[in-house]
Amino acid sequence: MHFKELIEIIKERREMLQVTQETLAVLSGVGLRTLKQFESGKGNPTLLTLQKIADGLGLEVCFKIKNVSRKNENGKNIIQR
Amino acid sequence: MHFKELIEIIKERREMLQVTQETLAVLSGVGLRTLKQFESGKGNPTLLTLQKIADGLGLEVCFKIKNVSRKNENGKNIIQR
DNA sequence: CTTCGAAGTGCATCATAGTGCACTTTAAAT
DNA sequence: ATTTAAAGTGCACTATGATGCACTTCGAAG
Repeated sequence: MHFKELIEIIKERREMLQVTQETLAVLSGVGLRTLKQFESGKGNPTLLTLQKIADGLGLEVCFKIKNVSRKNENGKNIIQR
Repeated sequence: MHFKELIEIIKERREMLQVTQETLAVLSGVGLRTLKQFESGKGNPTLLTLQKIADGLGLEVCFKIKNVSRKNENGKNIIQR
């Protein structure tokens, strides 16, 4: 999951919950400036900050096994694990 | 997922793949010192760093919807979403 | 066009993440 | 006990994340 996708998820989630950045900032204990920077794609938050933000939205940071896929002769993915 | 759990996953994954910190450091493009600090629970890596490390292990950072569960009278979880 | 709330940005400060280097500690093998 | 590889740590420096404040931009409602 790339940086932008992660940001998108946070933004969408926040908007889905109809929460403003300001509210989320308070709610998650992260500075408003920090949140703004992150959502506008300018930041590189620390794990702690990311966790606080996620937490405030009922999300949690986790790892997923990467999909190491290649295409076969038919252009279809060969799922590997 | 808490800090320690995330660290555990990284460590386990690395050991499962029989890779040393040194190798992973090179492989992921993160400084050895940084990796050491993280794995020994002393760091607070930036998202970028975390992604590099995860990447080197075939993992990716993602979000999961938190399980906001309570116990019912029988001690069983009430799954909510 | 004006108003107003929410989001984005420039600036400055403080704290700390990232890093290399050298040294220590740990644990396993001989 | 010695050796050796891998992991952990103290120190120092640079880069940058976190934050507040004030100002700008954007978009929707009037």
